[in-house]
Amino acid sequence: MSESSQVRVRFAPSPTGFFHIGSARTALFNWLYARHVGGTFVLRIEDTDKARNTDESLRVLLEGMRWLGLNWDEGPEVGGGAGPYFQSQRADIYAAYRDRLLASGRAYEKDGAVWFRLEGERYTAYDDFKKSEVEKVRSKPIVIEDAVRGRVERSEETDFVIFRNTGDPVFHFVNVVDDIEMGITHVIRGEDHLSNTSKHAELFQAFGAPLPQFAHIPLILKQSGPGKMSKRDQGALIEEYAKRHFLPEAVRNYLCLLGWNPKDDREKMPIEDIIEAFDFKGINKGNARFDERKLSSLNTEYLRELPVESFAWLARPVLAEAKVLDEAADEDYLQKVLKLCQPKARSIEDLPDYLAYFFREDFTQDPKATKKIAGRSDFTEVLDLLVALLSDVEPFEVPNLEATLQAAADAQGAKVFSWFPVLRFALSGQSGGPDLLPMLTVLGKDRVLARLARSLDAAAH
RNA sequence: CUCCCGUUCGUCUAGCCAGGUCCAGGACACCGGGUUUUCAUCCCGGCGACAGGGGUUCGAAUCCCCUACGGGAGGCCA
Repeated sequence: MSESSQVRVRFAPSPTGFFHIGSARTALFNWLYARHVGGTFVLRIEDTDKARNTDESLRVLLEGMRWLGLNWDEGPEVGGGAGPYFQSQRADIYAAYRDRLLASGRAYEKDGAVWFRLEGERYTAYDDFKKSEVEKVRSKPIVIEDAVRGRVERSEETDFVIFRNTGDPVFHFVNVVDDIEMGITHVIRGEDHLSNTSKHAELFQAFGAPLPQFAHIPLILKQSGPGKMSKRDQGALIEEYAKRHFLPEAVRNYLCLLGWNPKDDREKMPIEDIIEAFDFKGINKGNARFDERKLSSLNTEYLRELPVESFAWLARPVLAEAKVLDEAADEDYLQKVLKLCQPKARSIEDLPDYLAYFFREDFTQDPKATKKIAGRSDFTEVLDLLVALLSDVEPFEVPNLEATLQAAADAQGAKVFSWFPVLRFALSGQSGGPDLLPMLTVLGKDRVLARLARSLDAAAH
């Protein structure tokens, strides 16, 4: 058997119809830790809010998890010995736990709801937040040894509801009951739950259950402006990155680096290496601001090193969808274009714009390039020259092209590089792009000469 | 209002626990130079931070205290 441990962690999302980037990272950190120690990663669905569309919401969630490669050992669709893994199916478990508290006097009914009873001296005081007199309790402080933050001490000071008057249990209660029932040993979650932990610890203690190891990870803040990222923020949802054809490995790698790092300056890392290096010591305390530019940069790196076949496999449907490719597109030609463009491409999402001119004659001309290049006084002169030179190149291959152009330039004491922008612009409408000479051979002699002629024609009018 | 957590370049961060090797290192972005016959490639360089104040110490980014700022929580939401 391979190494395994008794460690059990869980990711317990509430299906909302979105897979938020912060949730995704919480899932990721749990998964990483489980894989690092050879433990068990449980996926538990907190679907207690019946109002939400659970089928569709669950699908979004599971798809997002799979897209990021976060496989779970127990949970929906895979089962496990601690199920059911949907809170909506665990009502009798919650009722049994509630009754235990009722029986032991640690819970009582009031206003149709069930309240947890804190232990300690009671007094009433005006609460400036609730704007009313409140019964408070001098309870024994709860001390948590958080794996990320160290010792954190806090006390609950008011009894709290564990079952609503509707008969439904509340989050804090089901969360703790499920963690006990499912044998969760490590609770890795966002720092927004740190203050709730005293409440959870009270419940664990009331049930005579040992506290799990807590690890509160920093939050992800908006790219700009105050506060944590919310669903409404640009770039806050995992499904956006899938739709925009980011590579999941890149997104996952970037997420790993938000709040964790291996301390040795490695950034782009295979997931196996991250799993190996991942531990609580590497997790930061401070919140992190999401930066799409850095994500993009990582994504580009991953893109560049993809086998050309994979790159093509990813690119093809995107180009088809953008109508860059028509049904008559030649497969062999497409492969050549993609092979040429992959080393320079920044993203799959921008690929249609980047290489449309390979497939369409009605390509657009970049305004800046037009001004800079087509506005040159020698523009038509150079075009004339290029038509004359390139017409005679046979075969139309890089060495010949290079030799012909260089010879002509030498003969008239000109610089070859001064012609290149003109040539590229006439062929693509751009000032930049893939390597020019190979680009000529991919486009082919006929297409090249035709575009030069057309450009010349346009310049004459 | 109360409590909890945090604070190193614009951003992600290393260094802090075990004070000196840090006039603070890396990455993204930005700027400049070079290479490349072109380029959104590649290489080199630059810009740029220890929140502020006290203290401890021969010496503090590192330890202690205070302040400021940021974040979170305080629901019969999760």
